[in-house]
Amino acid sequence: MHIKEWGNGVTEYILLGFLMQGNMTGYDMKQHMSMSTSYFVDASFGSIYPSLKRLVQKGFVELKETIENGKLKKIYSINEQGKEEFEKWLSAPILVSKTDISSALAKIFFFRYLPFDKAILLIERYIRDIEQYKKSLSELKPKIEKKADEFSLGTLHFGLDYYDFSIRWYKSYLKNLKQKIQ
Amino acid sequence: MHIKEWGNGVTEYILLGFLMQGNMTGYDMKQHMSMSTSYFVDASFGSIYPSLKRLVQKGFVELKETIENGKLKKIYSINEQGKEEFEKWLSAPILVSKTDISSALAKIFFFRYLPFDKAILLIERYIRDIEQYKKSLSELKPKIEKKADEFSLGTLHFGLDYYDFSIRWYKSYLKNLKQKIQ
DNA sequence: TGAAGCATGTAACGTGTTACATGATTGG
DNA sequence: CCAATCATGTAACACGTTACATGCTTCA
Repeated sequence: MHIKEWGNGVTEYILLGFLMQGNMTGYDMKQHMSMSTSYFVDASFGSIYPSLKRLVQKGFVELKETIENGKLKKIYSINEQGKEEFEKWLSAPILVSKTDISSALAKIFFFRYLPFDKAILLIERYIRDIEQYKKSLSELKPKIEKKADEFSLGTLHFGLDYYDFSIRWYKSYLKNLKQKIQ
Repeated sequence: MHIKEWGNGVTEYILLGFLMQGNMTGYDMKQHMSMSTSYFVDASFGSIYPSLKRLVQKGFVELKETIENGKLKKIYSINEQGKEEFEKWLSAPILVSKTDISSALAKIFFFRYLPFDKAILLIERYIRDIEQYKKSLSELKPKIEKKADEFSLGTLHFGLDYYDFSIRWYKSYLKNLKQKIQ
C-alpha cells in the first residue's frame, strides 16, 4: 500500500470545491466550470460523471435523485468527510509543475475556504519552490547550452523566463493580498 | 474513423526527434531527456519503452539488437516514414494549450529540423493564436468577475498575465531569430 | 416541428505514473 | 564486495478524451 500525495485528480477536487458552495447536478458543475475555471480546468462530461461516481464511492459526496419537470436529476452534496478531504488538499503544499499551470491555479482558486494566513503561507512556500526549480534549471543551463541550437536554446530561456515571471507575479499578488487585510 | 490531429503523444515525437540526431537505445533517450528536455518533458522508462514499441509497430522506427559488454542493447533508428511523421508533426500548427506549456516547447525544441522560414511562420501563427485565447478570456472576464473573490480573481489575472507574458516573449524571440539571419 | 438546451451516462482508446522484477558491468 | 550505473521491461492503476447513446422540455 502506498500513499499517493494527491493523486492528481484535480477534477475531483474542483467538483468538491463547487459543492462547497451548494448542492448541484453534474450538468451544473460543467456550467460552473465553463464560467469560472475553464481557462485552466475544463473537464468533459465523460470525465465529470465518472468523477462524481468515484466521489460517492469514496464517501465524500452524497447523492439525492429527484425528478424535476419530468427530467431525472441527481443532486450531489458534499458531506463532512468530503469537506475534510477538500481542506486537506487545499492545505497541502502547492506543487510546482514544470509544465502544467492548472494544478496550482486550481488550488488557489479555492483558497477562500482556507484561513487567510494559511493561504498566505502556502503561496509563500510556492514561491520559494519555484525559485528552487529556477535555480536547478539555471545550474543545468551550461550543460544544455553546450549542445543547443537557436531553437532549443529558446525553449530553455522560455523555461527560465517563465519561472521568473511566475515568481514576480506571485510576489506581487502576495503583496496585494497582504495590503487588503491591513 | 476519425482523424486525430496529433494524438498528444508528445513523448513519441520527442523520441523521434532524438533519433533524428542518430541511433540510440531507450536508456540513451532517457539520458538525453534529463539533459535537454527535462524542464518540460521528462518521461519515465515505463513510458519510454512502450512508446518505442509503438513506434516500431507503427513502422516509424527500426530496431537492431546487439550485445555489448555482455549487455543486451536495443539500438533504435528512425526510418523514412518516421522522418515524414516527425516532419508532419513539426509542420503542424503549434497548439495553444491553456495549461500545458510542454507541447509548444516540445515542438519548438526541434525546429532546427524545419526550414527557417517555416519555423518563423509557425511561431507567428502561434502568437496570433495566443492573442485569440487572451481575447476570449478577456471577454469572459466580466462574467467571471461577478462571482469572484480575492483568490479566484487572482487566478484569472494570472491567466491573462500569462498570455501577455507569452505573447511578449515569443515576439521578442521572433525578433531575435529574424535578426540572426540578416 | 425541429433545434437547442437540459440531463444522464458508457465504451473504446490512449497514455501516463509507480512499483516491481531482472541482471550485467564498473569503479571505489 | 557492494553500490552505482547500464539496460530492459511488465503490471496495476489512474485518468482523460471522443464518440456514441438516450430522452425530455422549451422556444422560435
